[in-house]
Amino acid sequence: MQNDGTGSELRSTLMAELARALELVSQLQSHLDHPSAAELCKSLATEILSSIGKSILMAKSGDPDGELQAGDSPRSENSSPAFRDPGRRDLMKKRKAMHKLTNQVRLIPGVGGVEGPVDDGYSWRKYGQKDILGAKHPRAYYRCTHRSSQGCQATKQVQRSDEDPLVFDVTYLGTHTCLQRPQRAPISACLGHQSSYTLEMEGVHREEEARGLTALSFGTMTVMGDTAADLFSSLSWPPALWSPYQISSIDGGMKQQTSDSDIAEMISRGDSTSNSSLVDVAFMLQEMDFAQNFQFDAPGFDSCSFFS
DNA sequence: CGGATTTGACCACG
DNA sequence: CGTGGTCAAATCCG
Repeated sequence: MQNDGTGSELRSTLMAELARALELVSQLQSHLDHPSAAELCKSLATEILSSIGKSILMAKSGDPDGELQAGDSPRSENSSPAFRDPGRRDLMKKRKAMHKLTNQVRLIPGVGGVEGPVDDGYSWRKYGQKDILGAKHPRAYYRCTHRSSQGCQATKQVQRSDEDPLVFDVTYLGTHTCLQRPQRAPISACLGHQSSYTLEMEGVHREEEARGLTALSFGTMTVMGDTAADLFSSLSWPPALWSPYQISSIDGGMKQQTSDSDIAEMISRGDSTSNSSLVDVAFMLQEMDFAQNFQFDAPGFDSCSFFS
């Protein structure tokens, strides 16, 4: 499958990926308050690396998938019920290689009432529910609402904790490739935006001409390479924006065995010195210089428009 | 009536 | 063969 020439798909995908990176940064920031969250933050940093690396790949190759193998599904028609959907197996295989991000979300009662599962700003459609062995509550399966219309493969699983009814395990698989309308309250997106903005403001010792994403990412990277803990801890986290949810911890199950991890691994050789890897990413971003002709119309980017 | 949810069956995988 | 993930018909809901 080639690009459609317009590059709009690439663009939206790229913006979605970058929005995800911002979201991950905000999560990372929230976890830096916790004293024993070093490993979690490390995992988050790895995920952010991968996300940005994927974005770079997309921007360079012009491929919305980051990397596309020569493996088109052969559309063979088979009437056997087992092969009702020829692309299903490939899809699951692909899904297996997707990004996986597991959060533990605590629901704080009081504000906004106890609305069902976590509202993360995206629109999901439930497509299944399964009783899990050893778990008291069933696991719910959601997929992006725009799956059929835009082919968005994002998926999430929500499972209530065994004992504490206010704790949910939310596992995200894949990234949104759809152009989601910025829902009324994209809390997380807005928040991630603000946090990034704050970071960029804090790290002004870089070139402070804030021209688009490059400067933004640069600020983030610079901060990360420095004394991140001190800097993050000094930031006041607006708890009002997080109500009624608050991420309490993140299970470090984020392992991407996809091709985009090549970049991440290439960059982060010797992960004990993750700082240098971040610097490398910043360097790559500097070379990219793709901020000039970008408009931020991706989900989460215009709701808190500080680029306008 | 159209879209979302429910729910049992189906399927891949270990 | 058990378990987890998905499908899809039935059902619900605005």
